[in-house]
Amino acid sequence: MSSALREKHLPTLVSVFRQSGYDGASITQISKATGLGKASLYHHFPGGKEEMMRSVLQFLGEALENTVIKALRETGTAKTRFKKMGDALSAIYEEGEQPCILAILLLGDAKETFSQQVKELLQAWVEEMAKVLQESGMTQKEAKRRSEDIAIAIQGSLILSQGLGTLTPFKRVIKSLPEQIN
Amino acid sequence: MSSALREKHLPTLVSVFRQSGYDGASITQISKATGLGKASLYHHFPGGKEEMMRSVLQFLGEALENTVIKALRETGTAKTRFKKMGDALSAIYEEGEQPCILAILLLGDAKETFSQQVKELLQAWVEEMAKVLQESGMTQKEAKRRSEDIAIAIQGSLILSQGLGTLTPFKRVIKSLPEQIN
DNA sequence: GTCTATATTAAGATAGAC
DNA sequence: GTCTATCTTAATATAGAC
Repeated sequence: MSSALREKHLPTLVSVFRQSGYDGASITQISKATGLGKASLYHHFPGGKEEMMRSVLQFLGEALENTVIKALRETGTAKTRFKKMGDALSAIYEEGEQPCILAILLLGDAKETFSQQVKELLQAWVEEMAKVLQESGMTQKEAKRRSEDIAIAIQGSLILSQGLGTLTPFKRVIKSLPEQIN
Repeated sequence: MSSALREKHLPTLVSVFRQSGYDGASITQISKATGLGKASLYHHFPGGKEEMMRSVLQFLGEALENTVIKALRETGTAKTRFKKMGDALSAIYEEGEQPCILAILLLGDAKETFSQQVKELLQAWVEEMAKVLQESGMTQKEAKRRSEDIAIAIQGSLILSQGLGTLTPFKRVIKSLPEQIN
């Protein structure tokens, strides 16, 4: 069960983990960012940082469902639906300025701890894209490959945008999403 | 200057940082992995973990030069040179099992500390690919875009391979490298 | 150049008052 | 539900012997 007060601080947790990573974020830092004392944090999240991240992942799963996957399920052509997915992703990653929490977890010390939850989120997204592509005429195999390629492009463009210090790669990939669907 | 003994332990440092990330790796862990006591580590790397990572990045820069960039500079068609680059990348990332240290740094707490070194390594790679593509007839602009797209695909496929628990994405991207050059 | 021992600081985590 | 105060553990880092 998740109390309202707990929910209230999840966006702050997302922000801290994006800034410092999972291993790099300390309870003290989270305490300052939320304005809650350490003891209060442990009251809401008895499992400490791990439970905080699990809540964040659940929160992100809901955001994924309510924005990205919702966009893919709308009526309209595959092209327009992928266009809307691009808008949703741009909002989540703030035009490429913000990293992906899933990638942060995969490249940190706690990968094993969260591998199942991360895998499920990635799969849900990829499978939803594949559904749309199948509807638009692709074979199952081809739709799977194409949807994975899109996920690859998004994740890779976030890395390159951070690494090169320019948002061009992310923006270009987002823009190309509807263009390459036909 | 870097002593021979220091060099000797760099592959171990790479291994530890890949496994635990930068923030997640502790001096104690590095001590055990290298077989050197903490004080010995500080003797070789007075700057601690930061200096260790700087040495690792220098080491990776040389590896990049000696394998990936070397492949791109060989004689032959663009296609065969990208094929050889793919082989070099497969070796570095062990068919997709190993993460990229640059991505680890970009998604951790020390991104600012290493941003310049990371940027230079990424740029060197992308620019070398762009050179090859320009030679094979592309405009400068198109070559730049295409080479960035390839870097995006490699980085993204590493993330997806880790996240989905299968090396298929990385292997497919590597295989597609020579195919999409024409 | 490596070790043991230790200093110092910060992190995670909890007790108990309000 | 939040706080102050504190405990415990682990991390970074160094001193000094060999």
